[in-house]
Amino acid sequence: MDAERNRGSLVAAAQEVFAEQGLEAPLEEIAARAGVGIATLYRRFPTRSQLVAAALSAKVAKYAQAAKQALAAPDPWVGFAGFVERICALQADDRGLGDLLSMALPADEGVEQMRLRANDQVIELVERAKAAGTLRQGFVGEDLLLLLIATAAVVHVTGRDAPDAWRRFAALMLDAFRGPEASELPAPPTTLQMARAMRRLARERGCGDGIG
Amino acid sequence: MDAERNRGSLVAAAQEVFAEQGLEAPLEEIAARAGVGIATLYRRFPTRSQLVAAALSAKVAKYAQAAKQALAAPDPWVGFAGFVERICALQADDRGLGDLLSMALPADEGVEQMRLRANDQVIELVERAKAAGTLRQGFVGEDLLLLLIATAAVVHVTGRDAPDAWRRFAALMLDAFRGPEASELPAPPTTLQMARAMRRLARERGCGDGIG
DNA sequence: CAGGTTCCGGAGGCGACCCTCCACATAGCT
DNA sequence: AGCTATGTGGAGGGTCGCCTCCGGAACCTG
Repeated sequence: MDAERNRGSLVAAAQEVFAEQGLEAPLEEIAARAGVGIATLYRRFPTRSQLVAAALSAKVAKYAQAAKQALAAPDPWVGFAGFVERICALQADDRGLGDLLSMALPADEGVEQMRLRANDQVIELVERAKAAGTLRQGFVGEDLLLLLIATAAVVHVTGRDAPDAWRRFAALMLDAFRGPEASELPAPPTTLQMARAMRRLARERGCGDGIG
Repeated sequence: MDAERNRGSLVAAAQEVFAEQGLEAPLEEIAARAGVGIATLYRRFPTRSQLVAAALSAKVAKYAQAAKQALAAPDPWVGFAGFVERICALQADDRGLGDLLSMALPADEGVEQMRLRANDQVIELVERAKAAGTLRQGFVGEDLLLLLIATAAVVHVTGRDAPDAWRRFAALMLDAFRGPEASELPAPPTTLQMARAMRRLARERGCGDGIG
């Protein structure tokens, strides 16, 4: 019964390859690295999304857990800042996760729900820090998405040559988030707009089957 | 003598297409939009870099000019902030320029020199604002590169659905840059590291002939 | 060993993009 | 009109990644 073992190798290979190259890595490389024919990959995971889900659900779980853990911190700002730093770090050592969180993704329903559930906790985290006055009042959840998008890009560009550049970038962003406001901000994108952008990107990247 | 006219149409088409799709747009589309055969494009511009240079040198000049103009502002912070907002705006309405400035680029020597000369002025701008105390002391020129990279990504992802998201993002970054320091920052990437990252990316994107 | 089930791997068709090569047009010159 | 300069478009070969199809291996089960 190689079937199970093959599935396992495929997921392991996919984790490696996605982490190194992002979610658009050639599937043939994953199959090769798993020591398996391309057909087997397609049999086990008919769509790229499914493979992505299998390979990254653990990482997304870590993301969700980071939110939960941040809520447990007694100091709202410490919790928030720790969360920001943690998710940037997660993105930084897995380019696939970076793609997923910053929406250059083919998402799978299960994983997506996990992310949404985590989001509720993130919102709570944000509101708590705002109430404490340590997070600027104008802050909204979408700003975190902007951060994720930006960090993914910074990691992507500087990753190999300046592997710590993202730390500085994240620290800068954190200063920008810290209250009280230094200046008034333009309106944030709406949740709907971000959702639309997400769907569109997923569609553009080929790989038809998105969410719902 | 169609030669001249064709060259002109090609540059015009390239400006359009690069602005819409970024520097990796298919050359065949540019040729088609110019109403010209693909061979003509290759005859006029043997490498992608040359076409990019012809199409974007005007925009890069605007970038350089923005730096000069910012230096003319009496208030150092106003000059700096205006510059930041200006270059983000330039990136936002030309995805090709975004790619170029954030180094997902095949660069051409002439254009590159223009950018470097502009850079000197940018550094002066930065130093002046730091001396006035309105820009945080830890700021360095490379931080602006991080900003360009990040903004390009934000524009790319949110562009069509939330066309103003970059404004908020840029405003946030500006707050992060404003002095006095809110927190200590990790060390910035070195100029050399950024230069290396740039070369590597250019090479990766195929399109062999880079700078020198 | 025969017959059936399960799983496998790679060949190969497809489409996108790159770039080159070549047969043909045009235009100036004599 | 002939002859060369210059310029043109598009066919076509190469690469790469996607995905499907199919012949065959391995593994029961009797």
